[in-house]
Amino acid sequence: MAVSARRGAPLTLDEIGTTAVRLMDESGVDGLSMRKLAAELNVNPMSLYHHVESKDALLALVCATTAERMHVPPDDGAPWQEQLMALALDYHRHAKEHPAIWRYVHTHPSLVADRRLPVWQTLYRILRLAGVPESELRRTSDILHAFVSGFILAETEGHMSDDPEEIGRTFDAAIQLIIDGLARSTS
Amino acid sequence: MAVSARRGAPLTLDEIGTTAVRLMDESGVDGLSMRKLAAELNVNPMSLYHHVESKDALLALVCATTAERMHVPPDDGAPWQEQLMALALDYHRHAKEHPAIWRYVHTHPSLVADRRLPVWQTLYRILRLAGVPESELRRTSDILHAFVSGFILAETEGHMSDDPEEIGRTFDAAIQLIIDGLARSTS
DNA sequence: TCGAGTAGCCATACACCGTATGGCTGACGC
DNA sequence: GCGTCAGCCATACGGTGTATGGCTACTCGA
Repeated sequence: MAVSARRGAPLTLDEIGTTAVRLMDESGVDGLSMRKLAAELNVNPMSLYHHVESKDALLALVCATTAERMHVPPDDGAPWQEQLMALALDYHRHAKEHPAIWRYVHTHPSLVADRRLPVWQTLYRILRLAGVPESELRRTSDILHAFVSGFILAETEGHMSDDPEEIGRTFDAAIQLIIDGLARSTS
Repeated sequence: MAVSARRGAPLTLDEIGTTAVRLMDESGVDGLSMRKLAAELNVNPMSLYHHVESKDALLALVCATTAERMHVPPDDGAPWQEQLMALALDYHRHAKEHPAIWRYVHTHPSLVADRRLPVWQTLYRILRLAGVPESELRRTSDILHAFVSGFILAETEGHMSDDPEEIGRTFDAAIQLIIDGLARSTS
């Protein structure tokens, strides 16, 4: 099996993914290159290609696992407005913890297109609760996600206020606006 | 003045900007490199740096001029809901004409932060018409822009439907949702 | 026990990128 | 006539993703 000369153990996909996430968290998209990642793992750059097809595939892996691990609020029986707000806040928090990764996700939304992801499942549940008909679920969820995407992008890019509290208020106002719009169009 | 050996006339910023826009329109962000741009202009790559400080500056120039040239609907006295929809549609159309550029804009929103741009001026006017108080103009406009950003990003990334008409309907639905939300929160 | 196959790793090389550095040329003001 | 300087360019550096091909050490069938 020819384990790396510079390491005891063989590489694993998991280790690659975890390190890639760390690099992106630490120093942004530019902080993640095949060469830097390899250096971090004490391995030759080309060794990575035995576990990952390309850099795009690596990034897809990173995004998918990050999306999968996101915490989503459980169904606590609260009104849909509150649950939607809670989900949005969880999403927002998670995005702020991994800004570079979510920045990439938001510019490549098809990477989280998988409707079986917890986020989508939860969103669907809440939208059903809000009275959105089955045929409109896909569209409505796309709209909501597009919105939150845009917001977080603008925020991580520094286009919003400098004051985190102010940003929080704006986010609340935004979600509230969406909720109001939803309430009107489903009533 | 040492005009280029391979060209008759000296370079102009305008020519650089125009060609850069064309390259991005034709072949995306990757289609625009300092070297390709120079080749297109029959010039040495380093010559560009006498007109533009860096590639980032070049992209900022491209985005700014594109944003400035966007068509915005005139004040026709219609209700604010109609005017807002018209503005959104203009924005959407413009974005579809220059997908790569707007993709870049939406991932670097501070590039169009200048509130004197026609888009912002028009948006402010419409929001005032809708009864948004002066102190909320900045926040509300940020929210709207964030939303449209996210939508267009998702669309150009292929995350939405394949059918352009369906996308159009979704966009309408989205703006309508925003309008409903606005109407409720300002009444 | 031996040979083939193969998973894992790596060295080298290629084409591309942005741009720092420094030098050439020719127009201009004095 | 001469200095200054805008405009242009050749070269080079360090970075990128990845194609190619070869090495090693393990597993497995005979």
